[in-house]
Amino acid sequence: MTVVPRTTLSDVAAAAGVDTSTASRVLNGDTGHRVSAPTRERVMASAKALGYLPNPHARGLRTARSHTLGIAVPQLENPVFPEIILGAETAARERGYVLLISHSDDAAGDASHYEQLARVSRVDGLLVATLEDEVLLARSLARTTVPFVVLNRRLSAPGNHVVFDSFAAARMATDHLLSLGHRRIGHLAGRAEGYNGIRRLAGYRASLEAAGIDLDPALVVEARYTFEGGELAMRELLTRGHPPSAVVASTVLAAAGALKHLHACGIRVPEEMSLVGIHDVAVAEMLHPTLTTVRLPLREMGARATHGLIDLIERKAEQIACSLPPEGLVVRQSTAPPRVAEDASAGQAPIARTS
Amino acid sequence: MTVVPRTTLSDVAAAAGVDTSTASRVLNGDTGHRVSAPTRERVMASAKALGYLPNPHARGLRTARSHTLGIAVPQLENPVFPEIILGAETAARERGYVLLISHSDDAAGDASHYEQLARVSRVDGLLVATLEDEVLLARSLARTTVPFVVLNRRLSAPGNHVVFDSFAAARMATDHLLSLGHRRIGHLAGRAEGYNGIRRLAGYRASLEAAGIDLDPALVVEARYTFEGGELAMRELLTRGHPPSAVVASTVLAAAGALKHLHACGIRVPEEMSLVGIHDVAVAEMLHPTLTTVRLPLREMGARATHGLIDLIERKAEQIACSLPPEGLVVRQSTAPPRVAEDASAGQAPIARTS
DNA sequence: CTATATTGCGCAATCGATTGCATCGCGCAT
DNA sequence: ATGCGCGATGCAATCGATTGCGCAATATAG
Repeated sequence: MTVVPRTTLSDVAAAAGVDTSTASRVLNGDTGHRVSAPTRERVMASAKALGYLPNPHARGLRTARSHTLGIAVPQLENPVFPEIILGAETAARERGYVLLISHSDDAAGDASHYEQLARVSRVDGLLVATLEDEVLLARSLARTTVPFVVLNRRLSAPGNHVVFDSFAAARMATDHLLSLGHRRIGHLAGRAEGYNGIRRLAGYRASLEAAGIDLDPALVVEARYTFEGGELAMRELLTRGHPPSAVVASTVLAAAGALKHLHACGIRVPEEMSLVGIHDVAVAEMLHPTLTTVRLPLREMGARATHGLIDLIERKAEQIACSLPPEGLVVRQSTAPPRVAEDASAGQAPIARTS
Repeated sequence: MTVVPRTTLSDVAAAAGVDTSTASRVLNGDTGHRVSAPTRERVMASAKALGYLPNPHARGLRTARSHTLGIAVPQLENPVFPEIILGAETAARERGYVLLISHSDDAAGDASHYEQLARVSRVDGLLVATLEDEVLLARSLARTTVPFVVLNRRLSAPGNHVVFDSFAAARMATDHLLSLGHRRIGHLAGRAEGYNGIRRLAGYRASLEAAGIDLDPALVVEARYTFEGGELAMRELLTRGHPPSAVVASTVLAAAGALKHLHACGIRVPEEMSLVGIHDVAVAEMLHPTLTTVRLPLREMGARATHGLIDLIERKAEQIACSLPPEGLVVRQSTAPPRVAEDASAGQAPIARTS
């Protein structure tokens, strides 16, 4: 807590017997400005000897760069976000950046957040994992003065994003159930207007179509991406009569909620109903039965977005847009063939994993 | 993305027809320097009109303050940490600070982390929720030049910390089981040398003693605070023969792991074994059966530590040390009277909550 | 042997805000 | 009138690093 007199660039320069400008150029590997080898080494040596670390404020003032990234997340309590943050933090560190976290409780309308981060805290770029509402999101980002990358969402206007291939994920989940012999498969869908909601529904539908099954609208229920959302949606699904023998939940949290409701109703999983979730987070292992999931590369999403953002900042890239395919199916206990085989068809082998 | 020419203090000063020094003093509410009311208002008005926001780098350079706090967490994937971060982020924002997150994968030895945060990124203070090893922790923090508050851990050397009353928490959990009539109660303990491990064990022991029960060492198993740790510990406990009718797990994650093992062994909860966890996080609701827990004020811990740290930074406080009592017991489905009442004694009423 | 590149390095301005000290004008006491 | 006190404001240094430009010394060319 004692105030240690920090060693500054001029200390280093003095120790090396050069001007601060020379020292600065050496330390920054400034090309275009020639420095003789011996001088360079003297500077390097005294920098190391003195434990020199540049003052980020001074540097930031001069260069208008903070080497700080902001990440805006909704619901930190949803386990997918910590995973994404993990990936982002690691990538940022690799590139010499740090991560400023900003949590927005209210999912929407929190436009000031970005401004706050960008203007008040002077982040060099923004990772945006929040704001379901596309219009609000776009409007809010339009006011932003720094580069940004949107996670798991795509703007209709050209913009930078990293998304999962939600279509493929839902298709993979549904294919798995089909291959087990299920014919009547429900879907706890996301928001009908949401980016992922739309794709997942489409993937589910495509899978059924490929199997020659007509989609029964009664089997699709919209659910929020939360535990409670899954609970409610499953309840709704069951009240509709003629329930499915298997369900694709659009998210692990929703699957957990659905599972809870099934337990409450005394419906056995997987004997009476199979359940697949999308996103493979630790919770899947904790549920009973353990949950079969489609594994999506969460950390990689964080990392890719971060690298992309930094490329944008450092003008090494013009545009970031990528879609990450699911890593595979993790088969656990929550899926099994239907009790009364409705139409047992041969199945493809999923990527198995012991639970 | 267009470079918006930021309005600076001199813009404001010019607009108000005063010197930057005067503008600065007005905007900072500088006492001791008298400014006439009309001038003050002109400055305020033009600051607002121009949307002035101070440049944090310039300010930081001059004042050696960044209004940035660093938080170092291990395992972001443990749901208690997001909760703590949530509390911290909210509190920081309230006080005009932002939160820089730093994740240290390796639980120990990551001493450079703090230095990194403190020196490279120039945080004004550190929230430390990591490093189990007290010696390493102390050594690492000794090198730090900024104030810090340790979360959920106390240093033997005088230092700043915010902890949970782990003794009371474990006692509350054990008392609950006793009140249900259990007499043979196991404990999945934390690390025997760890701060919380010691207190929780003591609380468990005290509860038993108060009930006149001799502690059977065979019923105490050391577990890591993870899902796998709980699984292994429960396995170990069951191999020892004459198993307990109820178990106090030192953490929700360990409880979840224990529960999984019980399922795997076909032991029914709560009929054959009751289970209580410490920390009430969302996962408790997702398990089957839902988990009875002792609720600890996680967000409050984050908030208290943050407010304390800022007080330290702003010299509004000299020392921060507080212990947060558990908020209460959340009774869910995982606890019930033992099947064969071993010694049914009247129980106190716990804080009930419907699940 | 002189004119011209070229290399190696330092001078000084600059980024934007903060702050100690000087200054200026005015009222009031002597 | 002259001087003093004080309220109100401006001047200028400063924080630490970056960077355009200029200047000397050396190497190369003619």
